[in-house]
Amino acid sequence: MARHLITSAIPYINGIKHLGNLVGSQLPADLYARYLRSRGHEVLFLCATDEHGTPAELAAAKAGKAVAEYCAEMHDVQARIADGFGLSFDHFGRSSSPQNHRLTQAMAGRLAEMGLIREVTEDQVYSVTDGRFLPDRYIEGTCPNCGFESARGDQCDNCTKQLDPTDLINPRSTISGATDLEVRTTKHLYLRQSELKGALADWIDSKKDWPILTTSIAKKWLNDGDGLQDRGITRDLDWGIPVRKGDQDWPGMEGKVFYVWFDAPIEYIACAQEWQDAGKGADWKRWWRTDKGADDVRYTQFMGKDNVPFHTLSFPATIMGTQEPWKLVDYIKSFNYLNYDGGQFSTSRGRGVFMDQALEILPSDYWRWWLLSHAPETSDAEFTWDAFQQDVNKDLADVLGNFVSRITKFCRSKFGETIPAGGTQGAAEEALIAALTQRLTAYQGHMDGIEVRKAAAELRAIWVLGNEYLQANAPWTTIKTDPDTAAMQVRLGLNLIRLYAVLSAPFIPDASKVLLDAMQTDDAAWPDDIGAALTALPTGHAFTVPDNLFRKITDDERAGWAERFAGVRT
RNA sequence: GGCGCGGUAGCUCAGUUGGUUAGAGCGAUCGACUCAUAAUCGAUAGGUCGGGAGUUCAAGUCUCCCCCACGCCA
Repeated sequence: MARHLITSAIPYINGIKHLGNLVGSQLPADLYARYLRSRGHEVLFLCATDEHGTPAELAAAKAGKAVAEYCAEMHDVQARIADGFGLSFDHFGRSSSPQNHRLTQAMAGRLAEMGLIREVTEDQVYSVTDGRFLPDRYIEGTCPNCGFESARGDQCDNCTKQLDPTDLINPRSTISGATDLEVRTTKHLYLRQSELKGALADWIDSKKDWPILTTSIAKKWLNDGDGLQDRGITRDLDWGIPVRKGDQDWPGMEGKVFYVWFDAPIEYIACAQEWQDAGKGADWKRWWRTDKGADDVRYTQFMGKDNVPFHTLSFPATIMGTQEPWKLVDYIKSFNYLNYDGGQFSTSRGRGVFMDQALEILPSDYWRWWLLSHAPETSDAEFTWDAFQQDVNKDLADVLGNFVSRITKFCRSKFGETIPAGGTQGAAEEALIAALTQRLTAYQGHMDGIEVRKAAAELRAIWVLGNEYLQANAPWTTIKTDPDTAAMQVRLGLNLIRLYAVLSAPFIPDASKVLLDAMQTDDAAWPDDIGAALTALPTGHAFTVPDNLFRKITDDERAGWAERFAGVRT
């Protein structure tokens, strides 16, 4: 038994995430966490909401709420939806938690002690009306080069010329439209990542088994141009973690907060404190401090490819820079994007399916199965309603659901709702057990290696073995001449249902529970020995015939959903 | 424009350090079965592995050039 710390990239607070976000981090992380728990390992699976920064402030303003209130509400919304998808976080924290405030300030203070923070004075555009400094993308004006009227502060989208906000003619705030902008001098803290470039490069180079997507992105940022750049870790905002040096004031930094990308990954650690403080566990340092027992912890992070630079460089730089014994990540599993029907998911255009909508139209297992079995591991993947309908109907309803249906109903009609007695296993059963054993080994190998699609394919093949067995041995024929053998075949089939419930639980936990309930057992132990596992339900054990495990998606439904989620064309 | 991940059967994808007739699932066609959610099981068809050149006894797998799609950056 090993100890596994697992974190999913923390979703931003300003709205409900779409299926692409889900399959890019939270869902595969949950799959892995559930699998490892089933195998008997000790798991701490953490996720949180990422709550700071300008977008949160703007979203709150748009909703007419105070930021703190807005974030609290949205956190609850996201937590509820995550629960709906069966995401089995040990704790779903908040980057705005007091624990994260203290830890972020402590880390910044420590980095300053280590000489890794420098102060930089710079000019930034300030909006008097908005009462805030404006990041480049919140400034628009007329391009001095081509006359395009909606050029952004950093670049003209029309002629692609690179701009400074001060170049713009008639600059205005995109937040309020205000034109009373002025340039003000402000001071910020920079993390001297460039000092840590060598250590980071060595560390990345030592990770030979990481996905190529992960290391190639890290190396690009490490080596491109002038190499890894120092990064500003503070902002002139109200909402965020106040800049302090540990528990001391930071002279000259009054009224400023840490940049969201500095405090967000630190929440991975703070979240463990929240977990303990919420009474869900004890001794959080045992998971995070190598001097307090975390040496034998294997830490795996899950994220979309857009998050890779922060997890391979910025956050490790923070941790290494402290020279304190914090746990560094052991394995980063990164994902490409899921596209929606030939394009991108789009929040602003309402294009694609969002997590709350998905749960409105179908149970979570449908989504879990399809998304995981098509996880964008090697390249971007594509969601289409045709494929979704076809795959889900075939895999879940026809292959697995119908297997359960045919064997339970056959047993009920011939033997009643108890495991029938009689008969002995022979060559066919021996062959089935051998095939199952081989596939189980492959399945475990793929799950251990977090090869999500391959694991799904192997699990499906395990389901198919059940149908093959029934088809080849035809208890409905056997019973006419040899009722004892038919009883043995049915007994085996019913035990297969329990086995499938156990093996499938990481992918489709709800269906798995329905199956265990129907078999009237709570024996969900992962099988060491397939032959033994197929005798777990003994002769005479009562069961019930469950309702159809998965109903099929109809053509009308598919067509309706395709239209409903197509979004506004522009 | 620079960089990155890709471009393998109609569709979604596997293809280890280059090595026998390039694989799987779905879809299609045919057949078997009739316990079951018009389900299942089997068989068959289908690919000059984006294009070209090269290295090699041997290349989907290495090298170079080009094309296409997507993404990131400036």
